[in-house]
Amino acid sequence: MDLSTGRPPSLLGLSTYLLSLTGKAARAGLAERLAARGLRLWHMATLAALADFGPHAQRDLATRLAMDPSDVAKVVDELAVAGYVDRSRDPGDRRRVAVTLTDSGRTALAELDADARRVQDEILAPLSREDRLRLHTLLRKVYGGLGRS
Amino acid sequence: MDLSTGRPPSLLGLSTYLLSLTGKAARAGLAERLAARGLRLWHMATLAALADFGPHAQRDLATRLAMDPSDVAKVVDELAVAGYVDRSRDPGDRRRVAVTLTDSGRTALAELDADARRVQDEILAPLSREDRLRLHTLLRKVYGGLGRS
DNA sequence: CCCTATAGTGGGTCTTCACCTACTATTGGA
DNA sequence: TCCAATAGTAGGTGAAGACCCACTATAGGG
Repeated sequence: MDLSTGRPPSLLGLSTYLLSLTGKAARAGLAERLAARGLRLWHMATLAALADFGPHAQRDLATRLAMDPSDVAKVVDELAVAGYVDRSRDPGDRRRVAVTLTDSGRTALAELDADARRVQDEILAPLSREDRLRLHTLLRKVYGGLGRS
Repeated sequence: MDLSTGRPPSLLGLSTYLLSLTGKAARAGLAERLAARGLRLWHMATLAALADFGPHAQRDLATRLAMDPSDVAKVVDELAVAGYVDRSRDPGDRRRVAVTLTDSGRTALAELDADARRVQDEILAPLSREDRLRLHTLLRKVYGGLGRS
């Protein structure tokens, strides 16, 4: 039995299957770097949202990132323990908790971003610079269409 | 707070992140169709391997698909119950079990493949025919480089 | 014939993830 | 002032995936 030929060609002919495999590798690579700092993908997504859009109430973070409010609470709590975000009651509406990125959080995010780009360089190693741009453009288009069935 | 702007741009600038998101959507779409038939991705991968390369011993399936031998046993068992594969002792080496695709299995695989292409049409809806080909080519390259760090 | 290695199998474990529920504190309108 | 709705939180559930160990049956070399 010759196994050198590898995975079934009929699967590799499916773009969805390739997307699934490469996406898994991308996710795993990112997660690994984050895990080295005791974080997960949601932590980075949360920091990025705060950096890009400024302070959020947790509910707004949940809406923006499409995650469960109770999971947001946990993630924010861990980020607060790490000193990456500040939580403070909104004086105007004391139910709300305003989550703000700290300087330390901004620094951490920059490092995470550098990590992510290193992972990207590994995974996209077979592609030329132009190919990487092309892939990015295509993925953006695909991502843009994801919501609507 | 305006949330209409959606996900953090600093994340969407990462191809790895886009790959992770689109890959997840692809996987979820595939899994959903398979689940409607009581199957999972490994079942389809196994059927595809048998269709592409002919009968395998379970160990060889495990090697080819990079999965755990004991998980192969479970998947093959479920496929056998469904009538999609036959198991028979290899007379030359009675430790080995030769797994063969049945006609019914071949038919099922064809249907799964049609399902997969329908999912693909949904996910890649924003792309033109040429874009889809381009994406496929790029993903093939990326996939080809995955093994080596 | 014995001993080691291998194929298959049945049971787990561990982790991650998405989701859900119940509860408290607070708000703002009727 | 009372009540329904909302923000946050603690805790738990269930599915899925990857992995691992113990065991049986068989093979094949010495």
